[in-house]
Amino acid sequence: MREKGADLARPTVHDIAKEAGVSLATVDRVLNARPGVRAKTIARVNDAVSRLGYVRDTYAANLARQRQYRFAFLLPESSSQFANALQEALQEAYSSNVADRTELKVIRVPSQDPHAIVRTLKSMNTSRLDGLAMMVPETPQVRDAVSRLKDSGLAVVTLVSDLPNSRRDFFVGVNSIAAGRTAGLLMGRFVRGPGEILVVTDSLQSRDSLERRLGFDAVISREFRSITALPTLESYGDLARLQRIVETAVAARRDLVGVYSMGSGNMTLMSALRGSGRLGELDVLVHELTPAMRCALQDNEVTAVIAQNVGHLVRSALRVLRNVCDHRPIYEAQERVRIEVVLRENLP
Amino acid sequence: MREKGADLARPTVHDIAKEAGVSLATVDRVLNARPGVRAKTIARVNDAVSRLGYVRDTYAANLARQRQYRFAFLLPESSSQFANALQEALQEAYSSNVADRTELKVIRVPSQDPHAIVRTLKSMNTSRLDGLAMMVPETPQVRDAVSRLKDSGLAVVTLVSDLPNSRRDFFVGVNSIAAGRTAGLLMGRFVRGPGEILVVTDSLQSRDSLERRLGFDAVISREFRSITALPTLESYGDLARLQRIVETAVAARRDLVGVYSMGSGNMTLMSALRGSGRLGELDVLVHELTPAMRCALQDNEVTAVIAQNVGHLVRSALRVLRNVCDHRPIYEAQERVRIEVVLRENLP
DNA sequence: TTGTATGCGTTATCAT
DNA sequence: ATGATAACGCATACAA
Repeated sequence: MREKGADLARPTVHDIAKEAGVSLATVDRVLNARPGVRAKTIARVNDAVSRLGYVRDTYAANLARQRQYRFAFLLPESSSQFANALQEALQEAYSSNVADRTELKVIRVPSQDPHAIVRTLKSMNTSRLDGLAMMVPETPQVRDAVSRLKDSGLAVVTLVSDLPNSRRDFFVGVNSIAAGRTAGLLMGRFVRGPGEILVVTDSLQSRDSLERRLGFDAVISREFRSITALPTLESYGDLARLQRIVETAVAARRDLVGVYSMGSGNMTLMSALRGSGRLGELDVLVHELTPAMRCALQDNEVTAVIAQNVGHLVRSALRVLRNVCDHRPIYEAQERVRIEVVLRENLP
Repeated sequence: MREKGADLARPTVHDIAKEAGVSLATVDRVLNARPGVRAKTIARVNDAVSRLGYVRDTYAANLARQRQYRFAFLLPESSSQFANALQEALQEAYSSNVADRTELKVIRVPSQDPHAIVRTLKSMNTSRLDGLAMMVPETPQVRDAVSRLKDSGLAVVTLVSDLPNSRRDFFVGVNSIAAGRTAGLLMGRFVRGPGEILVVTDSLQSRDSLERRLGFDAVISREFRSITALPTLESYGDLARLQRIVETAVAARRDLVGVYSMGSGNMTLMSALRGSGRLGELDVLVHELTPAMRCALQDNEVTAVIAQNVGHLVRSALRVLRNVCDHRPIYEAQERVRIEVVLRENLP
């Protein structure tokens, strides 16, 4: 990895200064694009930089700069197993990253309540914050609130669920259409014989669910003609309702071969399916690897889980927030979060 | 993530010194378990540490220490697409890690030739090296060579393929039995109707292949009685031979429903299958997501790829090497590499 | 057994 | 427009 013939030790700002025949301060000014340097001197320094192959030591830089990143994560209220996993991952990233000079704060909000979300966003003390990562449903009010946060200079990334027409700096999460297509392909290949697929979610108002459904249908209708995906059942976040509509649907549909759950509430879904006594004949696909779904996989109750790695999500969000704060570019390729397929045998 | 009521800035060694009423040097001695401090003083310092919640800034420490890790990676010769991907991942980890004070060197050896491997290991200048990560087949001579390297104080990790009874410090890679089981489950669920599965690899002498086969058979024989996994075909690293034996087998077996390739040479395998004209009726499963297999997935020639993330592999290897060098513990959970299932729709 | 002083690579504040 | 110098948090050679 080291250039041929290069000196053993990496060049420092001192080496650059010597090579360019200027002082440390001037090198620093050029390196950090600060004003007050003649074009000619800039060129001399840049020459020295490329000649010696200098790369800045980020950690030393942050040490000297006494930089402190203050980030907040806005997550759905604590009833969500997925959000809990995210928070745990955040805690872990924090402990292994303490040296990264990053202060983290987690805020939980009732995700069903757009008003509460906006209130939280508005009440945020933006002067004590450098960046915000948020996982919230898309509403015009939230988009407006994001706009105000951007006006006050915050770095804003959307997490898991995007706000496409807002002023957020970046989206960290998977492509929901591709995730839905993956589910469609798995379902099509897994189920035996012709039949119907039950599709369930919280609400198709949620862009994620809508896109997953689009991807799912695209693959099923194009490649698996013998199976039919039924119209989406929506629980509207009401677990009792979820239980009821699933029970009704399973009882009514004799040709059911599979169930695709695009949203949350999978513990309730599973208990409804168990109650029907037909779980054994069904292939069940869900999103997000929660503790309950781990068990369901091990018990052969769920065939596959489409997941995104929460560790990657938070690390990516942190990297992006830091880069935005420092006006540095984002390497999109590195921030692309994978769609994971988890089966009983490759459970992490 | 921040304790309630804690001061805004993180405590430093200075704070500890003040709190404990000792000097910086004494704090350092206690923190780094150096000798020459009275038990009573040690206790005082440790008290201050826990009272203030001090955590050392690793980067500042490494900066002061002028620590340079010098690691080498021993990989199979350049004909292997997988090894190339590993080397690229290494290059990337290096560029984004330059500040981690780590020097990297990649050595390619003909993996078929145990003698060449041992020669390379013996010729290594251990005084200019702190650690070695190696991906080589298991032989007694290699195990002995590892023993000598350990004697000379090197940190040694095995990568992808383990040397279980050697003195290596750690193995970074996936559990081959679990990978084989995952393949078995996928194959069993994917193929239609009863039939036979062709199983191919370089050589069952390789522990990985053997274990993959064990896992594969365990799942197939227990859960998918209607399909039969045929005896393993071995290519012995000879692509012409691979082509020949696959062509012969496909021609002879009329009930073939799937092909499971546990080893390398998948481009040749695919061309043999294509030539047979029966690729359309077969489910093909392979290991490792090489460029060729990406295309094969997209063209529906391969159903699924069981992969390990090369980025994770190298980052994990680097973390482990650094920890071993510094006599720090290894967090096994963090170093567990996942078995990834890649389909056409979730190609990264 | 303990303390002082200096340096690591970078940034930033003061002079000049 | 440029340079000298002092931090940042930690380690360490040397002095006491």
